[in-house]
Amino acid sequence: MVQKNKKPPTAAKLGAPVAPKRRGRPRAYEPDVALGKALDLFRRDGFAATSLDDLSAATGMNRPSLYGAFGDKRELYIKSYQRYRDDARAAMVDIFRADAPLRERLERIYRIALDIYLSGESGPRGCFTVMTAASEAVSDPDIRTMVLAGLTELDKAFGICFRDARERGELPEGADPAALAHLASATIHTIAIRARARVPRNELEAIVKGAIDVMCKAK
Amino acid sequence: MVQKNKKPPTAAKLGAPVAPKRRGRPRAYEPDVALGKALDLFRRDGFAATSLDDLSAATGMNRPSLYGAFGDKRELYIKSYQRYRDDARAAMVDIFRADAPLRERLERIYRIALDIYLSGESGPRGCFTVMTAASEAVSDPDIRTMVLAGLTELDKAFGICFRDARERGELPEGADPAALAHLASATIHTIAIRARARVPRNELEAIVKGAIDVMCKAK
DNA sequence: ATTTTTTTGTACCATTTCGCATTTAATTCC
DNA sequence: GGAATTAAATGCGAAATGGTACAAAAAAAT
Repeated sequence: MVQKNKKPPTAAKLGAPVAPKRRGRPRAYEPDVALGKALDLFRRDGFAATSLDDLSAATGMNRPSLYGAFGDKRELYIKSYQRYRDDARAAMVDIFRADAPLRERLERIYRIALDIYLSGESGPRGCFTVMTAASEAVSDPDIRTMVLAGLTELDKAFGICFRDARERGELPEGADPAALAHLASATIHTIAIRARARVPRNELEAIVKGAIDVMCKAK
Repeated sequence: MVQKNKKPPTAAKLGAPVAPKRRGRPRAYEPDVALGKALDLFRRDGFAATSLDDLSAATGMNRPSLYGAFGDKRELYIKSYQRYRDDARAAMVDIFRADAPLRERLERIYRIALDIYLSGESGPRGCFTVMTAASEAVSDPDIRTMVLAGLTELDKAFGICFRDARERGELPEGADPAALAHLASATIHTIAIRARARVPRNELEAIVKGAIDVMCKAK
């Protein structure tokens, strides 16, 4: 594989997204939006059911361009999954870090999660990790590693929330932050699955509310 | 489609599995075990990644026989899923009906679930519903119906457990059986996903234990 | 023994799939 | 303007895929 992204050393001054004056024919696509389209497809249909033709059509890139830009199908899948995780993390990290009461933090996290899982014109899209990556995880060690990282990252983020809350007295002394974090993650997982089965948003919200009530009163 | 299973009226006396003296060439396979093999494949690889050749090899039936016995690939997938649900239900129904303390019932249910999810020689197999059926559910209404039925069935079974427990005083009056049932289902879902990522059994058991602790003390 | 019925086994077909080789187009550097 | 560089576009090819037609085989019925 040839080194591609050697950015011209002159342009390294300001982080401005100024045109780097590349040398050959300009690309007819924007890698970021193309990757987004690929992500949508993989998320809806999974790895095996998404063909390169589908990806080509959705991104507007023909197959060789796809190949040149992202590598083979598996690499594209992995990059898509990476992108998904980055987006999801970006959407949640502020809330996890926010200095707000436990209940409010949970409510906001789940609202974001529902937004992610329920969006999509051709039906709710669910969660990439739960829907397709976990399936590939049995046979593909790299994907498995990413899935595991995602799962523990979520557990940890929730764990910090509950630990904070206990320290502030929002939870009883005997509360077990790790166990509650696992339950919070489990609630994420269950709504991802149910969303995929087209359970309507209000029902999912009811499930979330019930879960929050239990978790916030936990002794 | 031609009516196939008209059993000879004479043999209808005893439910004995006596040879029904069918007319033509005898089958070289047993439909039940063949369906079991197909189920294993679909569960491991999903719908799209499982080819008819794979199914043919695993069942020992050649493709035309497969087709004749179970219909096309989608029908075989649905029959496999049906079989999975029947097996899972059979494995749990006694425990759900048992007249035992809440904690014990939960422990037994989760032990069975872990057995189901973690078995399999080529890695843990996870849950058919969570791993592959939920993915197909967006685009296939029949599968979606089955998935929804499975989800609500589990919710209801857990719901009865918690209602019983509250009536017996094992739970505080204020406990919300429906919310707890959703959490119990969520715990099933989260261990199914984690199992697929090869989280070892003892970690899954720890997660289950923490969840049970919270659910059994819920106020 | 012959016919009938049911299943197996072989072979085939049209399509799709992934990947790549080659040519053509657009742009910068000299 | 011409060489160099980068990407797009076309299209090929080998393999795999879902499905089926058709003949051979094995059993019961006559």
